Amino acid sequence: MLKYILLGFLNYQPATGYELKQRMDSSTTHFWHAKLSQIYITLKALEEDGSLTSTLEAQADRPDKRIYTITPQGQADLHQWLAQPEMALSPKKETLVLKLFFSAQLDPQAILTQLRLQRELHNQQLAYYRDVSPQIIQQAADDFPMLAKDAALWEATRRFGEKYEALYVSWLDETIQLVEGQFH
Amino acid sequence: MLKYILLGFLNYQPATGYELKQRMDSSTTHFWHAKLSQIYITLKALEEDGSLTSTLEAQADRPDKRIYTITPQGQADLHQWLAQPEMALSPKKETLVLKLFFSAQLDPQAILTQLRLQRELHNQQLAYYRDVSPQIIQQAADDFPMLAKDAALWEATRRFGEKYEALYVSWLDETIQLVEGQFH
DNA sequence: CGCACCATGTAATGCGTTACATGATTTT
DNA sequence: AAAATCATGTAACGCATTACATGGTGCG
Repeated sequence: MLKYILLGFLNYQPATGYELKQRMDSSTTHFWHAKLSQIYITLKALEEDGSLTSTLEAQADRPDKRIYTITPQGQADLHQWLAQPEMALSPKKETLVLKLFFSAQLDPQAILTQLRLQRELHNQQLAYYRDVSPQIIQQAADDFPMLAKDAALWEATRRFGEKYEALYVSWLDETIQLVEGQFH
Repeated sequence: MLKYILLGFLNYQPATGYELKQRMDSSTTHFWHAKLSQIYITLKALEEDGSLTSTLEAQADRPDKRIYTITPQGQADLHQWLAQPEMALSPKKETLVLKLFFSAQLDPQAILTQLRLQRELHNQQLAYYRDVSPQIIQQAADDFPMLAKDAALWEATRRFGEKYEALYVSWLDETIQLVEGQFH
């Protein structure tokens, strides 16, 4: 899957692994993330099977850069993946919900500590989607007017994140009340 | 993580790998899932490090069963994990949202096919949380009155699922409208 | 003086999936 | 007659994480 994210970004313009990581961190990271080491490995594999080419650019002060460019084959791969409908739900892995499921014998105070901490984290994430993400998207749309359609879709993914975090916070509030109620 | 789910279920009562898979499929599967093969591997590892013990039970008609029982050490491991607060957000991996992010150059009809199919899937899942899950939880609570507190937490995780799927469907509706609007 | 940033990679390990292998009983 | 259920496991592969390894520049 990481494969297609890299192709997706490189379909806009050539970039290094390091830059790709930065772009991911400021956009897709909330619905798909990766470590730098894995990015380098995947880029190498993509070059081997002909989806990318790379050139080394020497730099005076800084370490050399390896700049990757998408090939027509890479573009075809990307397009094929994008057009192929997802036939299943994305499997979820939600650690907090899982823990709660098995927490009946845990001290209610310990459960509440869990829930309140996560409430704080999700609230921060919600603020990020509300206050930071829109600026990033707006900036890109302003800088590159030809990306208007792209920006509209990025905005749709941002709204997904915002709704999701708002839901999470409201569910935590309701669940905190439930557990608090078990004292009385 | 699978490790703790198995310990969590075995903390109620001994069971075979096959039974654990069934329990997972009728409860945690929507926020944590696993394949049978991986369950067998993990059970073996848990026995090796002393969290579980197992006995082989011969059966006349059916294949032999290996029944796992949690040890005090396993209970301690489980408790320690449950009590340890989650300091980070669970990383999300949402393929559909990811695809949408990169779909600007895709034929709008292809995007809509994606979105409508997923709407159908999430709507089914929503119906499951509304109509099927409550019965499973109610059944367990009726059969074992001492699990009242457990059932209250299971119900909380069910509500999370229901809210999540409702959100997903409503986001898809709004996103379908957005993409449809791009024709005019 | 230490930390963050730039920039790339390898090695070891862990976790998960898919495919393979077996085989009787029960349901459709 | 075919498919599902019961029941366990191994082997190969893929993907991801963590730790290791290097080293210069710029900022506080």
